[in-house]
Formats: sequence, C-alpha cells, structure tokens
Amino acid sequence: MNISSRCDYACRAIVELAHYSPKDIPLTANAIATKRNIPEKYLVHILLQLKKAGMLLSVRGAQGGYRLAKKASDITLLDVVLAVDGSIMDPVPCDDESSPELKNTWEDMGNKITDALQSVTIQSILDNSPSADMYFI
Amino acid sequence: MNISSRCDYACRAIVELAHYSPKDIPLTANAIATKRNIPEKYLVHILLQLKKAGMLLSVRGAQGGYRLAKKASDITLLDVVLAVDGSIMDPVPCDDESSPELKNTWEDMGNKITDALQSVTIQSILDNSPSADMYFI
DNA sequence: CTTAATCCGACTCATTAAGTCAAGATTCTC
DNA sequence: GAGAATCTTGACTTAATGAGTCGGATTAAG
Repeated sequence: MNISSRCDYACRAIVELAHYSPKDIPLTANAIATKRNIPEKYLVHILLQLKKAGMLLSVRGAQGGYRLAKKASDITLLDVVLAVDGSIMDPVPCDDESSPELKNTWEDMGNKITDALQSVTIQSILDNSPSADMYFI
Repeated sequence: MNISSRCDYACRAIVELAHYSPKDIPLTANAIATKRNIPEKYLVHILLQLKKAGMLLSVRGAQGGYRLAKKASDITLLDVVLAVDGSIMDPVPCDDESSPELKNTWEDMGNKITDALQSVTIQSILDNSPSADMYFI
C-alpha cells in the first residue's frame, strides 16, 4: 500500500502548472522537471498520460509545453491517481468462495480511500500550503 | 496502492481462527491453508509474523497449531497490516524542498487510511459477514 | 533549415512480492 | 524411546513491475 512515484510526480507537475498559472505561455517538461526535481525523460511519459486523461493541454514545437486543461479546483487527487496508475487498488485475489467476509471489507476500504482522494483538489493543496512566496513579500 | 496478498492471507487466517474459535484445540497451518485456499508453505511465514506481533499463540509438536492470542474485537486491520507489511505506506520520495505542499497531502492520506484500517476489527468483519452457517440451520 | 519542443514505443535495470525447499526443534502418542 | 506431527527458520527461485533511459518521429517558430 503506497503512493507510486509516478503518482507523486504527476501531482507535483500539476501543482507546478497550477501554481504557475498564466494562461498563455505553457511550461515545458524540462522546466517542470527542473523545478520539481523529477527525472525529465520519465516525466514526459507521465505528462502524456495526464494529457490523455484530459487534465493537460499541450503545444508542440518550439515555445511549446503544457498547461492545465481544467481549473485546479476541478482536478482531484482521484483523477490523477486514476490517470496515472489506472486504478486505486488492484483487486485483491479474494476468491469469494474461501473468504467472502474479506471481499466486502476490502471493497469498503477501497471506497474509503476513493472518497479521501476525491475530497482533495489541486486547488485545496495550493490553499493549504504555506506558500513559499510568502517569505519574499 | 494495493492490498498485498500477504495481508489478505493474514486476514483470512485470522478470520478463520476467530471463526473457529474453540479455546482448546489449535488449528494447524495446513488446516487453515486448506480451508482458506492459501499456499501452505507461504502461510507458515505469515503465521509466524502474526505470532511475533503478538496476535497468535502457537503450540508445537503433534496436535499443535495456532490460536488467537487476543479477542477478535481487539485485533484491527491496522494491526494486521503493520504486522505483515511493516507499514501502511512507504513514505513517498517527497523531497520537501521541491514540493512541500504534497508532503502534507500524502501524510493526510496516510492518516486517513490508518484511521480506516483501525476502525475495522476482526470481530466486525465476522459480524458483517453473511455467515455461511446460516444456510445450514 | 535549424532549433526547440512534444510524442511514443522499445528497451534496460533493480527491487520486491510470491512462493518453495529443506533442515532443525519440539511435543504428542504409543 | 521411536516415530509421527507440527511449528520454526533461513536460504533460495522466480516472475512481475516500477522506475527510468534512449532514440527516432513529428510539429511548430524564427
């Protein structure tokens, strides 16, 4: 039971994009990777997944890069996890015959985790964060 | 993010022991493995972990086996996960410098999952289960 | 045309989960 | 006491997967 680094990276990237914000100029994969300390070649794949999931827009070619496709308040952690990991939990090899009690239990756990992930938006992450900029005002 | 099969197996074994209940005669690893459809050689290691964590008692030699060391209502899923997997979540490689916002977020998630796991006892699993015995009364 | 990007599949590498094996230790039964 | 049953333990194998890299194709700006 753990957060994959793909997922962590994806969230960092989206947070960075949300933080950066300006609508016109997109951020390059390189810029995000550098700022958020993510292996660039790896990040590229993750950004692609996020794009395919409809969370990002991309512009190819020189001066290209990535932008958010939605408002930060409309992207939840659940969205990110699903986009990047496919599902929040691999179904346990819980063959119903031998242990039906546990099937329900694990499903309940999955639902609780899903709810928890869905209750956190990228915006709420930004809001709750002690903005680093504060110290420079 | 997933429930390890070790963990699933551990829960099945404990549920089986709790279900079986009688204080005197212990259940053998083989009996548990057979009834709950778990690879026996593998289960043996898991039972040992549970024993070391204080959840089970064992009796060696002929007529030996395992029993619960506590009441089913005093064993939570959190206990089992910790005993078997060591921790509920590997700490994400969340280097504080680059993404402090997420560190808090992942910690919160970890706490929510911990709470959820702690709120489920083996007894509650038995209670919520549509007892298979029902059909035989 | 050159440069700066994304796109995307194929690849390597290391870790770990899952499971097996075998030998030792302990206790029961006869 | 002998033999059988059972837990105890560590070493081993294997397969899957997460993490990350590489290189080439595509697209757009200057």
